[in-house]
Amino acid sequence: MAYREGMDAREKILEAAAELLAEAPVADVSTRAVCEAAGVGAPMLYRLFGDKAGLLAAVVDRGFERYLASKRAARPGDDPVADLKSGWDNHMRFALEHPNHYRLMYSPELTAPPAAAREAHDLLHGILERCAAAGRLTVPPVLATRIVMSANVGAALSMLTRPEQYPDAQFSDRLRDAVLDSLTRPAEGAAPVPENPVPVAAATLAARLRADVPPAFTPAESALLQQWLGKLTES
Amino acid sequence: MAYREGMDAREKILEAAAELLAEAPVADVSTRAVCEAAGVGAPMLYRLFGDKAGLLAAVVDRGFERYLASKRAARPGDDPVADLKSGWDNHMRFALEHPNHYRLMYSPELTAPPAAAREAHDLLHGILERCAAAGRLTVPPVLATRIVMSANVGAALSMLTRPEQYPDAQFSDRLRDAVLDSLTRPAEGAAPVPENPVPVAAATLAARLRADVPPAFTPAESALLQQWLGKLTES
DNA sequence: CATCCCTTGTTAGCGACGTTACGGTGTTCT
DNA sequence: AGAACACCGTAACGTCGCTAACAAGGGATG
Repeated sequence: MAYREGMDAREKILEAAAELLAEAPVADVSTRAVCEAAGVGAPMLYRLFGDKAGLLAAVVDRGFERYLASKRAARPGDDPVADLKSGWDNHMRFALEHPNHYRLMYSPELTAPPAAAREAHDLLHGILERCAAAGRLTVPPVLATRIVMSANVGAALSMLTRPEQYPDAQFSDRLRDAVLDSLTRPAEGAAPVPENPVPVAAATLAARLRADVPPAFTPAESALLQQWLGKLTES
Repeated sequence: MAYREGMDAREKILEAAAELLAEAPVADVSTRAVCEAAGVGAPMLYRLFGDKAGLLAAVVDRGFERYLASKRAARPGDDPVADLKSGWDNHMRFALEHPNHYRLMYSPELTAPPAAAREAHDLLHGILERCAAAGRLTVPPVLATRIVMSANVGAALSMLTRPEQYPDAQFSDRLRDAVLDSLTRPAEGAAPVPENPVPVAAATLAARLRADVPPAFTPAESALLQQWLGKLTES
């Protein structure tokens, strides 16, 4: 840890805390461990951050700094609705890559909401303002911000806290499209795409077969049929 | 607290813990306070629940028991999509009325997900199965369950953890409608519901598959699928 | 150069927490 | 009656967040 000699105490502590947080199996970090890892006495930590909550808020803000910087740097494209979509995906990617940071951000251990949460909210609000200016939004931007943000956070937290119930991110894409399609209207001049009716018909038949199983099929046949219908539903 | 004399220790502890949790400003409860409030020694608690996480899981399950019982008792109406809508609203109402119970359910302090979460998931899955059986669903029920549940949890947690950013529940209604409208299709008023819907759905799917053959199937598989669909059509 | 003060760092400790070992008490079986 | 046993409360251990008290540097001021 000799490379830390150059930093000041604040940076050393933040670095050590972020490292411990990233490696911690359960998302909790003790101030004692942070002090030992940073080579700093306990009073130093409390003089700098005042509180354990203050330290955690600072470490969350620092972790989100890079994420928000890249998001801020992403210059708005000509289609703000596309920016919305990629913003959702970036949000999900960051949550999955930094699960402990992300869960800590929405944990009750943080008494005051960290500044990063506020800034992410405002960033999304900015994109939605541009959507509204382009005439693509069907609801006021502040309301749209709450709708999109809460759904996005819900999808991310669900994947992090119940990974066995949310094994893949497919549901996130569907939820994103459902929300964004409902809040936005297509650009003028775009031709509506006809939907492929095969998945709908397959899903309907599969559900009805599950509801009352046909007597003419063996269990193995039913299973294979369900499997095929599932494949058709996702096509 | 003389009225507690009749209960056994397990009930007394759960009652005291629930009371303390409901009154606690921050969603945390100490085992010592629970033991004192219940008039029980600490070893009793650990013999009954094994762990603090076990106690919290038990208290969460108990708190959700009434909620799930009322939800289970609500007999399914004739319109499963309406059940979906009221299920969302009940979810939000419960979260707002019991904020600490709800936040605890999705807190990292609970190592194992409580049984109540699983049951709520399954209950929603059941409603969505009935929607699919009625031909009202556009995606497979398990996927729809994940979409609806994650959005619902996200809306509830957002209101609880950031009340100043989500001052009213208007966004929840819009999010609910966006999600449900995207996942469901309107009932066909012209043809209410055919007597035996399986043959119709099977015939529809068979025709569509003949129109454009799915690329993911071998010719033999397509032939067997068509044969089965024919058998279902004649049933 | 001596003095003061302010920032930094160390030690030790307080109260509260989750958890458990140990010893006493009541009950039951022979 | 006496012994074996299941049960339960007291006290304790180790760790936590946090802080008081004090020692050591280091500029600015006289």
